[in-house]
Amino acid sequence: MKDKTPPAKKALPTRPDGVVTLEQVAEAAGVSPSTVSRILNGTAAVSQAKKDAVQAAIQALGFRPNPVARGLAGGRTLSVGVVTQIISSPFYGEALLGIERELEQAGYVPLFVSGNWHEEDERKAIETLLSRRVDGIIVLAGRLADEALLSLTAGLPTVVVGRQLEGPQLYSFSFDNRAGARAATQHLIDQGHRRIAFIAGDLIHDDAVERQNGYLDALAAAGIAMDANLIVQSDFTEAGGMLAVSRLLERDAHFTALFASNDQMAIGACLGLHRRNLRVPDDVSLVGFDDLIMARYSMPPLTTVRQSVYEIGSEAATAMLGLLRGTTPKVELPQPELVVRESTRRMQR
Amino acid sequence: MKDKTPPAKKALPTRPDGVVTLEQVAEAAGVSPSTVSRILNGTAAVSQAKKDAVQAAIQALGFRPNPVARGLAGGRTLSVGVVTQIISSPFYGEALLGIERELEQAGYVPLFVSGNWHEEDERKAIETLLSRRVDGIIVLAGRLADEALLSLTAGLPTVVVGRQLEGPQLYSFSFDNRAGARAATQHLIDQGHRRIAFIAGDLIHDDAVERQNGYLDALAAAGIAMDANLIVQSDFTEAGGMLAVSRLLERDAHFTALFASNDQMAIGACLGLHRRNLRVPDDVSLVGFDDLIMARYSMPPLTTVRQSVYEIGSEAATAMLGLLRGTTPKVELPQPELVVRESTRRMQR
DNA sequence: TTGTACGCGTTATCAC
DNA sequence: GTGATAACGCGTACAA
Repeated sequence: MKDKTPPAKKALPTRPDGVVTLEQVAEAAGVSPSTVSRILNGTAAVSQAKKDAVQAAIQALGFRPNPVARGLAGGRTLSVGVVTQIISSPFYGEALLGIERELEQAGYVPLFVSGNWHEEDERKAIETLLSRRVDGIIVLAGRLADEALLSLTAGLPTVVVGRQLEGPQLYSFSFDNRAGARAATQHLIDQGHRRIAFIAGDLIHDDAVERQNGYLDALAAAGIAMDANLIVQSDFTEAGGMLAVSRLLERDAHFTALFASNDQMAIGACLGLHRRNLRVPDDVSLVGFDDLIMARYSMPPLTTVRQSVYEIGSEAATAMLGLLRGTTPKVELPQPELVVRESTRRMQR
Repeated sequence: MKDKTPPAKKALPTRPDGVVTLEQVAEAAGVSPSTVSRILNGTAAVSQAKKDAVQAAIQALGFRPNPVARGLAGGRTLSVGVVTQIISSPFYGEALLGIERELEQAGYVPLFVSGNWHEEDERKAIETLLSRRVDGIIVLAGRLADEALLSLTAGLPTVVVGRQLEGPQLYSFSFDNRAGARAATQHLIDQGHRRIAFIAGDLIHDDAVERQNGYLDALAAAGIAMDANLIVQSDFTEAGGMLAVSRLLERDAHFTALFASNDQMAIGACLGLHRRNLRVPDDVSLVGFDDLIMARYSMPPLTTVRQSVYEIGSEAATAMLGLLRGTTPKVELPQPELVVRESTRRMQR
């Protein structure tokens, strides 16, 4: 026997901070906490009468389950981690919006962490997510080696975008970058261009490689010899695009058209050309990739390959929700589509 | 007496998923869990010998404290909520990056939720954060009424950016939008412009109002009568800026210069002008506000008012860390600075 | 179908 | 200084 007064029937006083617990709901509804939990999670069948009583109590008390406690109890945290590279990038921004909107509808919250295009940062980011007990992880591109990624996320539902990977509880999908790049290059060829320069992205990424392959495909199909002097590698940023143009021009590589692997580099390239008194599209036709909002509002409006980044995000989230439900996701991304605007024109003799 | 075999000394087997708990660390170091906790949090003095032993065990086992459990135990979750409006906006993106970087150094993780410029969404966003037991909330602008915000976040450390608010555990700061707008307008006046149109942002926001005030200030100081026909209200987006130009032109409002309340609207306006065969800066001088990356790479490069959005984010995070530590934050934002590029020029004839 | 009892990993409150 | 012990709020075997 203890000497202190043992609380015979804990009173469950309303907490000062207004937080309502499941236990209070149970008491108000005249059922046990487990019954409330079962109703909440649909874990087991419950009589309609109690269901109603509990629902009423939940409404009346304004109860909201505590995700932290759920997480600890071994259940889910209703949060999914999202490994992005740079959260401030216009590209990722749109994807994150798609992810957020989609997850929200299912009651999940995204946890965004940045990999900064850096392998070690990315590993730490994922470890952070793991320690936060996320229910799943969405990885957008990234630099982490396949094996490292697989072993880190082993057992956890994972969606990888922009890379082909196989694994249990793992779903990956990509946009058809190669076809898109082919279409972009083909468009320039159709306009009569033969000297078509190319700004590649960071070739560590499949995306960048595939876009370069698409460019080469189109050249080959048109019987145009590839000229290494016309290809320059960069880093997917505006500054990088501008720099790439400088390098191209310093090589005295003559070209009448330029295909940049993404819109940001295209925008940078446009400024770079302007600095050398080269006009778009009068002197150089320019094509980008992604169709970010900035492409629509650049001067001149940029011809580019449309890939709905927002949709990629929402599809990734949908796939994740599928994995979480135990169903096998199947993402059907729309085919790449060339959007012709005002940065390209027929070659003037 | 129970009939089942009572585990006399729970064996603490290594868990299959490789997760190491504080309890295991304690056992390995030959101390009690409480002691480990104390060392981790610096809650109380511990002998150097045990400190060393525990540190060694932590290293050896690769222990990482579980933030979820910490959160439940009434401690902190080491997460701070961030209420943004649209996560995909280039403006917010840069701020979020600043917040993320700063928080990360202190071991905190940001939880981003979007308010979508919608009062009800914003309220729900904050409630989501509360239920996630965040240690504090950073609010970037937003539409929620002051009182609603105050009562929702009562007691929780809160940092509000872009609004002046008073409250316990509450810190707010703003950029000097008025001075910035004044400088922008003054620049146009200095260039000889007299008919200066203005695109306002959504006047629900202090930011937008203050920028308009700065515009009016400068006009008044120069003895230029304000012409309501030259002012049009919009929504801070590219599309809105483009639309605003149409409205301005339909009014037959003649102007030689245009000041848009933010860079995004300026970029949209630029395209709108282009569509009407008006050249920047030859026919119309254009000034934006924010100095986003897009301003540097627009065509022509945009004259704008520099406010380091990244810095605003990191300062907000620093202020939050201060509140969390119990110190009173004091944010000193740099003064607004006009960045003259190529979208403005002296008025011709 | 429903309730009891315990555990999740940590911190806080006591005693020693 | 240090170690038991009791929460924290919920999920879930297990028993009824």
